Amino acid sequence: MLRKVDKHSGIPAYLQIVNMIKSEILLGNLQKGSQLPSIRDLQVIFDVNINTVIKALEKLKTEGYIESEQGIGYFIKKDIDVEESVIKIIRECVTKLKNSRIDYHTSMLIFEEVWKNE
Amino acid sequence: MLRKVDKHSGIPAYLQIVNMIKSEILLGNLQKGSQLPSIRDLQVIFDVNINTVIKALEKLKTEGYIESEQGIGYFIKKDIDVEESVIKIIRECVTKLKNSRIDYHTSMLIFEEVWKNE
DNA sequence: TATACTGTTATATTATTATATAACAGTATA
DNA sequence: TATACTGTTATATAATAATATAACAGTATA
Repeated sequence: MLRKVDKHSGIPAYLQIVNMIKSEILLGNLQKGSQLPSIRDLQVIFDVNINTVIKALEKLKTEGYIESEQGIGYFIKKDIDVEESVIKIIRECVTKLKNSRIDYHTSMLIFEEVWKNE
Repeated sequence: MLRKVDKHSGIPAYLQIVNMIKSEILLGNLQKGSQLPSIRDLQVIFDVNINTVIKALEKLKTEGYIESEQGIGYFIKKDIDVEESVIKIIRECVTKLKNSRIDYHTSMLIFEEVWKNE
């Protein structure tokens, strides 16, 4: 689930980290109240500098997704309720798209454009 | 279709421009052989510096989406065939999601995570 | 030919992002 | 208490992204 940042995507690493953790929370893979790996472990997991991890975690804190305790760790604060039906819709869509052998980036581009213009 | 760049999204402006033009081509809104607005017009449309426009257009050139002619303009080179069925799948998904009142960013996060992990 | 469009190239400056590295401070436990 | 984990703060450096601005060069047309 949590994985190396893509350093060639052009998307700032700290944002990739923010998005990865957010979506894990949204999907229920990171549960309310549970503890995240330590900063120094996350540094290895994401393959970035410690400051980049901190920048991402601070942003998630500001947005209310996590909280921290000195000397202990970071914890998932709230799992924003995402209706199971929404996840189901997206799962079905992704399955269909993968069967169409269309690639991820093209799908995302079309998805974005369709969303913003229709 | 072509619109102002979002300067608070964190995504580099030149990449937003690249993606916007790409998806317009993919969706068939920018047709093969047709001419893009001039660099100085695009500068106004996207609300960025001229160098940022040039950076985006150079990238699109490198990737084979457009070509340029000195003193004349930029032209759409090829429209990568996207099956109409794929666009239909995405349109239906977006419609359902909008009816669920889920927001764009959350949808994209879930979409990305589901794609990469299932 | 003169003008007004095109794309192209260049320089300098600022802000953001990411890195390396170090040190400090709170917590738990042998 | 000593140790080894946690988070926190700080400084310096480099790479990237974005800006402002200017000048050069090709094309079309009045």
